[in-house]
Amino acid sequence: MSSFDEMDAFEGASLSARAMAARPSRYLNDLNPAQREAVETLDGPLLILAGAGTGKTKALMARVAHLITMQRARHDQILAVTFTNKAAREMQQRLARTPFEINGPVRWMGTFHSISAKLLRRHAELAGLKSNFTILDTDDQIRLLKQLIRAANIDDKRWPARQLAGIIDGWKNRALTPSKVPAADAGAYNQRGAELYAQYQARLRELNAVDFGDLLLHVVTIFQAHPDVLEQYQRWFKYILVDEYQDTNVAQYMWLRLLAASHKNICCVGDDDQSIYGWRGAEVGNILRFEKDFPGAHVVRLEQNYRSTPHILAAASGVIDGNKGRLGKTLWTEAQDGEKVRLIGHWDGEEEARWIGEEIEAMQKGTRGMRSVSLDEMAILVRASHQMRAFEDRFLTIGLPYRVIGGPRFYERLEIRDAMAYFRCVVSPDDDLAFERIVNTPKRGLGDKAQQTIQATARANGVSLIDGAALAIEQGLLKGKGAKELGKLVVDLARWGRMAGDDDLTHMELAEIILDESGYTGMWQNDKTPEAPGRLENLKELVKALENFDNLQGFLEHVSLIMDNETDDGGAKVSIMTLHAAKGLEFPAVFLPGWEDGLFPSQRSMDESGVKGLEEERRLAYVGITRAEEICTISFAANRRVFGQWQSALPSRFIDELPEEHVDVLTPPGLYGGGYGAAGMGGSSGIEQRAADANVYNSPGWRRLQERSAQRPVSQPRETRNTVIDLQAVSSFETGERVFHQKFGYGSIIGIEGDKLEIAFEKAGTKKVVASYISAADDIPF
DNA sequence: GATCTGTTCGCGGGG
DNA sequence: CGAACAGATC
Repeated sequence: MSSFDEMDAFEGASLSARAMAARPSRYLNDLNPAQREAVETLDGPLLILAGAGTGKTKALMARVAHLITMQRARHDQILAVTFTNKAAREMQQRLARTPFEINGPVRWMGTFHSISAKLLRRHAELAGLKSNFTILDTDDQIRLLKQLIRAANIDDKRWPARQLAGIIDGWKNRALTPSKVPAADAGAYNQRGAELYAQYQARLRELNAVDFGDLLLHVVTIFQAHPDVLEQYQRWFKYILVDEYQDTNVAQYMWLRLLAASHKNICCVGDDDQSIYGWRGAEVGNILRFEKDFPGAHVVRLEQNYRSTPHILAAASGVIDGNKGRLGKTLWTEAQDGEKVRLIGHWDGEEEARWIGEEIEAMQKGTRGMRSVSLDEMAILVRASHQMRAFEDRFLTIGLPYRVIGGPRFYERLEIRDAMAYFRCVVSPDDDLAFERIVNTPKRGLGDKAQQTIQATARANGVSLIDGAALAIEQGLLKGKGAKELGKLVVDLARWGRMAGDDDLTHMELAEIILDESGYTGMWQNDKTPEAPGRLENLKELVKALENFDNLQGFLEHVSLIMDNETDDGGAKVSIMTLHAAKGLEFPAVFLPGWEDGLFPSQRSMDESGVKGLEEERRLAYVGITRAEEICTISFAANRRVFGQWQSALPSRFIDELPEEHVDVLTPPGLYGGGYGAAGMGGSSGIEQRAADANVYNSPGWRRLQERSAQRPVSQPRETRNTVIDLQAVSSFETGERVFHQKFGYGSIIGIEGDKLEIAFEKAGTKKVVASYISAADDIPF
């Protein structure tokens, strides 16, 4: 195995003198006793139960340093697995900052998926694949399933492809290949789930492609079927570290057990209270079972919290106490005082966003009676990504800089996906899905009929679509302009493929050649729509992004596994993200909006998984609160737009679980029944009692609210208020005026219709936008 | 074969 | 309300 030669080359290398000279004390000194125990217990199975904010990553990094210093393993013999890319990146950065010379990169540090991809490329043939296989994303997966579903004569309206994808993912998470699907699951997807799963796997193999689940599944299957391969890795990875162990699913668990089976030098860090990925197959049981699976396992508890104030910690504990069957940890802190968790109710989601926007500005200015807080130190954590929109809209209006983490991603844009489909066709010619995507983009005069002919020819000859297309032309099945254009495309793809091996050509140049010669760039240049310039801009960015990679293939792999866009102009911004994405992060000030029953806890979660689902939602609440260092603000709205329709909701049941003595209710009692925050809120929520507490009137929040009320009377009906605002917005603009829009840039007004302005933007073309998004050009809100 | 228009359905989270 | 899709129309 040539891949192993590379590894073996390291076998003889000795540790550098510098690494040997490093003294452990440098990184052990500032650890507390529990952390130190976690670091110094090097051999055998170790479970670190690390509560939120207890210095888990710090301990893990010290452990890596210690393993290397004590010469138990070299930097590249340590396998460090995380769950998310963010966690992996964080570790890499922390390790780089560790005051310790590690003598080389910890190469095997990454997510389960990225490490699996690396392993699978080395042994692809054992899974019936070629090493240049494509990693399909969810979109591709659904499209492929849809094709199979239609071929099987199933009505994909009644039995959506998404549903089947979910079922198959579930099986893969449990490490079940098609032949191992249990009889109990036979009824899945109208009795035909297992059958379609088998077809899907066969089709993936034909396409030389894998989906995310396959990355894990294939590796586990290979390890099971080829003990010799497994043994090589067991010997190579002398020590295994696993972060967020509570989130591992069955497949990942098997993956780890196989690798750790011989030496059992496995160290898992986790917190059962932060298990929030049950929906994708994570088994809290894995962490609860650790001591059984690895007899003689050492367990260390990290319980001293260095992150949050006592009030925040107490509030989080109060909520999580509602869960049964916890391993149980008692977080404590030496920190004193601090502000209570703040709670406020709003009339609707827009009001909530407006209030949070104002709060953020106040905190930034330091008018909150404390130091001024930078935008970088604030975050808004939502349950579902669609909640982000209200904040984006509001922040665009008031010109508050924000960044969305894990939101609509660069690599999911149409033009980027198209461009990457071209690259995929060049790198792996069997990738039919990519070919389908680009065969008639730009338009080559190949409609449904022509594409069906290509499909049929390919299938009849058992070849890929590209080869099928070539055959169809040869056999004269296609005629005219379409045939000519298609012939050119096929020849070009092959030619670009050869150029990929050309050393005189960088892959950036190749990418540009592909996009230009295919006519893809030209297509957007000729496009008159206002989006076109932006898309060309994005394509340029794409090519620029290639610089960081050795070749197109490496880039494609990165994209399919990472998919996030880290371009940032460096200015301070408020972060907006989901609660799931926030795990592992911390912020001085955290806002937790949308605490309404049905939204959070999510109705769907409770319907699907009952008490288990509710407990997972509760852990999510716990994760949310414990992200906060100094100020945690929870809010809820009585009314919210769902699918364009107004719906009212009760405050979240989790709000009742917040211990009263650690909460500061900002909603003034006088407003109850006044139509401001009362509608739809149950009297049993406990809010009223708390609000009636006399000290509420003296709280900073209450005073602030009074001040605000003076500026804008809260008793005024909402409709009136809105009308006033809209009129102000409209009346302040005139035709011909030069204005600015956060997204579209500068432009001038060419028409006014009610609250909508028609504006000719200098860069983005003519658009109709709502007046509230616009500011006068000389009044840019920054 | 491309483009336009109307209809439907959905928004839980990530690799 | 918006995206995705299907069918109708050019």
